[in-house]
Amino acid sequence: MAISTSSLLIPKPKLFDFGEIVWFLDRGYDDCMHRIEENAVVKLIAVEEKPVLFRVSDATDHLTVEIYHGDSSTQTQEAVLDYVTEWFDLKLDLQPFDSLLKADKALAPMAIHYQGLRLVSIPDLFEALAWSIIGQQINLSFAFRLKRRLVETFGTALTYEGISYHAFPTPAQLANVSVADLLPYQFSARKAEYLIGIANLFAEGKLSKALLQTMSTETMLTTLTQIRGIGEWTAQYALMKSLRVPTSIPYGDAGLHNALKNLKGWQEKPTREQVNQFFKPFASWESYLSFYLWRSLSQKVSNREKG
DNA sequence: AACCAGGTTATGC
DNA sequence: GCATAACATGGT
Repeated sequence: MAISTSSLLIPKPKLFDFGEIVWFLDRGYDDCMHRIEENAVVKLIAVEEKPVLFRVSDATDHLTVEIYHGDSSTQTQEAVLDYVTEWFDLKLDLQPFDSLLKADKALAPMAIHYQGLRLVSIPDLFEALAWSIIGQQINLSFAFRLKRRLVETFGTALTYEGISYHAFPTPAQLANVSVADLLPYQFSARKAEYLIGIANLFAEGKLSKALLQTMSTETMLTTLTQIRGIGEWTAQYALMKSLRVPTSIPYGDAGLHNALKNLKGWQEKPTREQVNQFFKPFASWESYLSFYLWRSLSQKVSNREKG
């Protein structure tokens, strides 16, 4: 029987479309970090090291958040509300970006097709870094498969109404894993080294989101790229997807190159200078533009089969 | 069957 | 400093 699941409301900002966000979270990939339902998403996170399962669904002028599992303290409720607010970037005024898109003939369709799409983030910095390392150099379907194996093997699981949910492994859960432990899951030895090394940095308190948030964007980048396994692309990804730096461009990203080739009709992948030129009118909105360019690589299919 | 995937490091000139 | 190989495997 459904016991008093607390139901919380978050007002929706202007230029916000939950359907676009749900669609992005799904995108035809098999992401084990959440479960997509009809215009709703269910997710397991850790709050103070305890698993909390919640569901976000759409309503006319607000989002409804129900906590399925976890204590009913206001502290937990606020942690979940904060998580959702950051996850979907609910506090941002998207109007300037919308205007910039509409002012560009080639990009204006994005402002219509993706209107209200927010930059969906990965609030947990360790998860963002680990995920981007997993995704280095391999195609996304394989990356999602590797992530699922890692999460299902080492992360915290919770079953609710017969469905299993998984939280991303914490640094502590990965810090003592060995490279050999990850090889059977088809991680390359090097990728396993990177991942375990970064888990240890977090576990030892040498790296944290709070620490990076005290730094300038420039210092964030140099700090991150000094870490083995984190090159420029991974650092920019973390800035964009977790640290919410607005000016991040994932230089060297294959998807970014392809999106620009599609958009501009270029045959060759753009140079760094061409990328900079393209982004120039979008100063302080580079992260959003990058995210929208990635979005443009996935096409909506009209008759999406739904179980 | 090559060649590219939401790259990075190690090595050699 | 810049080019190249190696990495693991899937998709096209």
